Order: sequence, then C-alpha cells, then structure tokens
Amino acid sequence: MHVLRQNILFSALDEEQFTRVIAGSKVIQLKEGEMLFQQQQKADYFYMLETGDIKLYRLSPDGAEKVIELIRAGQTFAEAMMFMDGGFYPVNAQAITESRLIRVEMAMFRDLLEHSPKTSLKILGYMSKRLHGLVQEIDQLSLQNAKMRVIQFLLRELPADAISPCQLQWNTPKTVLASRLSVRPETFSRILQQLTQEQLIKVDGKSIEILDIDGLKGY
Amino acid sequence: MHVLRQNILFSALDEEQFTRVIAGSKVIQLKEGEMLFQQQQKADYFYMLETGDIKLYRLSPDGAEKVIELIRAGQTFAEAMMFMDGGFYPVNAQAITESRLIRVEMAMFRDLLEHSPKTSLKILGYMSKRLHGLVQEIDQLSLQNAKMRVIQFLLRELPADAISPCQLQWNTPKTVLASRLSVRPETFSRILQQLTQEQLIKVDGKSIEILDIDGLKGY
DNA sequence: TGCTGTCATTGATTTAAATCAAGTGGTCAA
DNA sequence: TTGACCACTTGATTTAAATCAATGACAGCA
Repeated sequence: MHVLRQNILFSALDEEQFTRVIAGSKVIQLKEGEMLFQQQQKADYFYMLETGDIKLYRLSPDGAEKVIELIRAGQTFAEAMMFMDGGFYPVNAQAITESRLIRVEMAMFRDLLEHSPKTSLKILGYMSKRLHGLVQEIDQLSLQNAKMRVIQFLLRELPADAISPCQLQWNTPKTVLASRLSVRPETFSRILQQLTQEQLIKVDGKSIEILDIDGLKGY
Repeated sequence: MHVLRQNILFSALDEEQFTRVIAGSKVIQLKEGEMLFQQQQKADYFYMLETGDIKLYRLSPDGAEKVIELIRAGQTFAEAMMFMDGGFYPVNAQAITESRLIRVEMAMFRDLLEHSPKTSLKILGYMSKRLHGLVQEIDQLSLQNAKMRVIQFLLRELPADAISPCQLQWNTPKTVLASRLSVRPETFSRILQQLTQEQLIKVDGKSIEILDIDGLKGY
C-alpha cells in the first residue's frame, strides 16, 4: 500500500479519489541543506515527508532564525495553506538531512474535498488538534523558563508508554533544537549539563539517554 | 437579521440549516467575573460573544494564570473543539465584564457540516488563518522582548488604516492585558511609561492614546 | 599532515525582566 | 467615616538567560 495512505489526510479517501491524488503528486529528493520552499513563496503544494528531516523556520527582519517546527518522517506539512486562497508559505522549509518527500497539489486536493464532507471533517479534526498544540506551545513559551521548556521537549519526544531508561536520537545539530526551543545554544548546553549532573539524563553526541522520566516529570 | 449571520462560521449556511442552528442555540448572560466553562470540562458547546468581554486562560500547576486570548464582541470561540471527538475545553472562560453570548450545540452543528462540504471548506479556511495567527504569536513570544510585545499588541489593536493620533480603549484591568502579553503588571506599567516619555503614547486610566503610529512601528 | 569551518562547551559579564517591597488612589460596604 | 480590598505605580534587589569571548572537538579536504 502506498505510504500516503497511512496519513490521516488521505485515510478517508476512496480508491478513485486516492488515485487522482497520486496522479497529481510527485516525489521530491532534497540534499542536506537544500531549500524546499521559502517564506512568502506562493503556496501551491503541500508535502509529506517520507524519509529525512525538515525544519520549518522564520527569519526576523534582523536575520535571526527561529525554528517553528521540526518535521520527521511520516508527517505532512504546509497543508493548512490549502484553505487560504492565494496564500503564501509563512515559513521557510529546508532539509536538515537528505530527504525524500511527496509533493501534493493543493488545488487538486481541495477540489476533491468539495465532494467529500467526511474527509473534510477529518481534516477539521486534525487541524483542531494542531491548533490546540500551538496553544500549548504558547503556554510553554510564556509560562515556563528555559529549563522547563527543555524538559517538556524531551518528555514530548518520548512515546507515551516509555519507561526509563530510554534513548532519544536526533540527526539535527543542537543549535537547531535550541532554536526550536527558543534558547541560545549556550543555554541549551548548560541546561543539558545540569540535567546530567542531576542524574536525569546522559548526553552522548546527538543521542540523549533518559535516565529518570519521573524525575523529569517531577519538575 | 440575526447577529450570528455576521460570523464566518454561519455565513455559508442556507436558510434551512441556519434555522436548525438557531433552534439548538441559547442566549447566555454572565455577570462580571462569572465563569462560563472550566479547563477539562467536557466541550459540548461553542459560543459567540454578543456583548461584553471574555478571557480565555489557563492555570499552571502552581496556580499562575496565563491569558491565552481576549474575546471581544462578535468573536466566536471554542469552536475548534467541535472537531475533536469527546474533547475537553483546554482553557477556562470567564467574563471580565457583564456579557451576553449565544451558545451553540456542537453536535448539531457538526451534523450539519456532514452535508455541507462548502461550509466545511470555509471553516477550514478560517481555521487556517487562526493557525497562521498563532504561528505569528509564537514568533512574537520567542523572538521579541517585552517592549516589542507591548508595541505589537498596541499596533494590532488598531484598524489597518488608523492614523495617529488615535484612541484605544479597554474594559479589562491592566493586569489581564499584562498576562495576555506574558509580562508582569509592574513591567507592563513601566513599559507604558517608557513609551509615554518617548512621546509615542499617552495613558489615561483604561484608555491609551496613540500619538505616533510610525514611531511605534519604527521599533 | 595541517588547514578550515562548523558545532559544542565553558567561563565571565551584562542585561532585561521578575521579584520583593512600599505606597497611592479608588471603590465598596459595613 | 472607616477600613478592607483592589488595581496600579514606583523603587530596590535579585535572577535567569543573553551576550561576549575563548577554547576544544571533529569532519572534510587540499
């Protein structure tokens, strides 16, 4: 079965609809560091990431880069733009590692929804969850200090049923994680070290071992 | 014409659909300080605010209150919960001033969408805009300092075509605005004073006169 | 082999904002 | 009228995180 089928956006389509989607889609390969699209570019496609890592980020007027979201394999992104007529991507998308994506034509998918209320409702539910997620994100940015944000981030990366000790692994440089968390790399480094000294985690290059989940949650 | 009709959520409904919505709706009156719903309560209704002011806020474990959104007359809220099966309100809703709302049954409205793909698409567009707005919000929280946040907030409250000098007015205590902006009341007060000294604004109780829009934008 | 550039860490210093503390003025109700 | 309770302001102090600066680790490459 096609990998797209696993994604919620496509799960409610019937065979005929799905065939049309496939016909209007294309596989994209990106090398490390390659741009997929830029902020302010016209949004004609949305994407599903098959393999690799993508960062979505914004540039402030003075050139500072803030990572809004890290996309991992299996996720779709930019699909919200589908419903904003003549919209432009609000973020830049760049491959952190070599990546393989499926590019879907928004216009076509949108037409399809006109005749598939069930799928529309599914997508509404999905977007509601995203909305909710962003509200929580705002919570974290505003209520909590840098250490809390790092801890929350680590905990959220774990599966719900994870038991300590367990392992987390990234392909991305720590600077990108820091930006995602809105802290300076120096601060990020110091916080990881604090947590290490408290026996809660163990850092080894790009992988972090979580030694004490409950300890982290206790913060 | 019914006031609901002015809202985007209801604008795409036909007469028969709209009549059903009205039948399942109810007017709610709240006194100042009264709760509308609480965090974790089952979400069966969404609302449109006719008159008054509502704050949506969250409580952190230690009791700190963070205002997520200030609702003003004409806005709907909690409608995103409609698409999350068996969801619970993620925020508390409380009247800041005496308020009058229309309460709409989610289940009923949802059923209606099943047979109205066009309306669903409109709502998807609307939710996309909200999504986009929240992304910008995250920008502001993370990239900018407290003074910037206050300035942005003031500018956003103005109509797009506003010319200085002009007037802004709230019914809410300044502490609520401060929470909305994630700063302490003391800091908020000091920032307003700084801006006053720079001849950019003039504060008089609950109303703020914007003396120099371009000056504010220049920051 | 050493050179370059990127990423990461560590220490010293600065800074913005929170916190602590005190005082003002207003409103409401006993 | 008094006193309690707000919201708000102002000043002094503390603190967390940013910034500045230096160094180390490592990869790719001439």
